[in-house]
Amino acid sequence: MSEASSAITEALPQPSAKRRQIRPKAERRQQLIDATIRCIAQHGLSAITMQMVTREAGLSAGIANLHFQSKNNLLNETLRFVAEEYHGGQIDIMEGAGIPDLGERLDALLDFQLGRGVTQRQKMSVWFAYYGEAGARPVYQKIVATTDRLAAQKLERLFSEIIRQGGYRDADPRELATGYSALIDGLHLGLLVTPRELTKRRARAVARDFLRRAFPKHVR
Amino acid sequence: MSEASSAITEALPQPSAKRRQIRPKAERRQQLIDATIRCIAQHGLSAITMQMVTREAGLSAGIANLHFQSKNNLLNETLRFVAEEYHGGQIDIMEGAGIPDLGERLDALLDFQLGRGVTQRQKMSVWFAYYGEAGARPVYQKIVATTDRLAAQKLERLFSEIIRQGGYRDADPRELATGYSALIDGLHLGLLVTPRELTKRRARAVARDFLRRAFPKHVR
DNA sequence: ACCTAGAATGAATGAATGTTCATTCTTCGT
DNA sequence: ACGAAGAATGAACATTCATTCATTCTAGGT
Repeated sequence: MSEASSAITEALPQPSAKRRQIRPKAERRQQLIDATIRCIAQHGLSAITMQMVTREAGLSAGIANLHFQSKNNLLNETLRFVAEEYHGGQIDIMEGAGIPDLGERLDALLDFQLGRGVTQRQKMSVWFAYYGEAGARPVYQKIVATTDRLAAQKLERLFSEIIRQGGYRDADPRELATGYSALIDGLHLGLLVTPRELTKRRARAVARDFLRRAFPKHVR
Repeated sequence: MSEASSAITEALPQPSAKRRQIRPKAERRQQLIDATIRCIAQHGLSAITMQMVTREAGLSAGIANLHFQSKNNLLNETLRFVAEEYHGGQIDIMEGAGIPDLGERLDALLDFQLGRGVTQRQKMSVWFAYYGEAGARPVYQKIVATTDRLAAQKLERLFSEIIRQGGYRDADPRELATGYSALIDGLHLGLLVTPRELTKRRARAVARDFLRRAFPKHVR
């Protein structure tokens, strides 16, 4: 009997047959963070529930608490992940990334920041969902500030190099870096909130225009 | 007995004595919207509760539902108010506002957008709290889109005038307007999330720099 | 083939929250 | 001075949600 039934369940792994799987801690954590990102993008940070997340991950109700202790902690770790991924990608490019020509490196940076892919929209949603709460939650500010500061420094350094190479007059690298970062953030916002008014194509043109006015010899 | 007790409560209006006040509907609605703004700024959109709002307004628990039917409706109306106030102020300036000189008008616009006052920070918080949720809530997108589009048109028109007056070459008013708007949004974000890194003073310098590069004859 | 550590489950729990509505109170027109 | 219209109150209710934990199950080591 028991042999037969176990043989059957093993022989007929139905499409929706959910067999309990045990996986390493790190993998589960990432799986839950990914599910959280999708849920935030779809439902917003204020509507998210633990059930949503665990359901989206295809796991049981209590598992997020098992791996992250609390909802707050899960949200914090998710923000940390997104922040590090986004800024990490930028930093790789700014540090060189096998692109010796500085003008081309700017292009690569721009492509990364306003790049294509549906995924990008998801990340954007998450990004600004947290930004929206940052005013009220110092924790979020702290998490972002760490990677943010590093990225800002790298950008300033890249701009410095370009200014030196191009011999640009009246160009303050710090000010330009602040402006460029803000511009990119603002364009992301526009893409997110009014996608009908602002296409990705136009956003890229606007950002390139900024760079062209600042570094005419490097950007065409 | 009843006479005596009523006489006492009337005779001793304690500091915290809350006598029921009846006010016109419109006034109560505004009072509640104001309280909502303060609450969002302080606690964030995802943590806000009806009790918080009514408490902040110094009123009873059920009153917000009485005047706004539901929490969702209250939040929608609050967004509408903030959006109209912000964009309305901009539009007034861009349309003229008794400033004939176009360069000075740009200055006034910039002052308004990155102006001083603690209040400003509250409004910013609210603004981005909603932006953060906009990806998941079409209602918010629609509310903002209406006033947003109008402001964008006005800005484009102002830039067109300036370009004609200054005879600037290679300047596309639409692109510049998109860029300037995005820059201002991005700077607001920076002020909100990393106030330590970006002062209001520097934000203003950055925005002015953008305008100077675009319209050197008008902005100093 | 068996055993055990610990990963995963999901029903149960208690706290928090939006909404309702019977009641109380204020104001204004007469 | 009085009465009615309706504004305001706040206790009660139903729901939703994060968190817990006793139990079940899996996989690797022996």
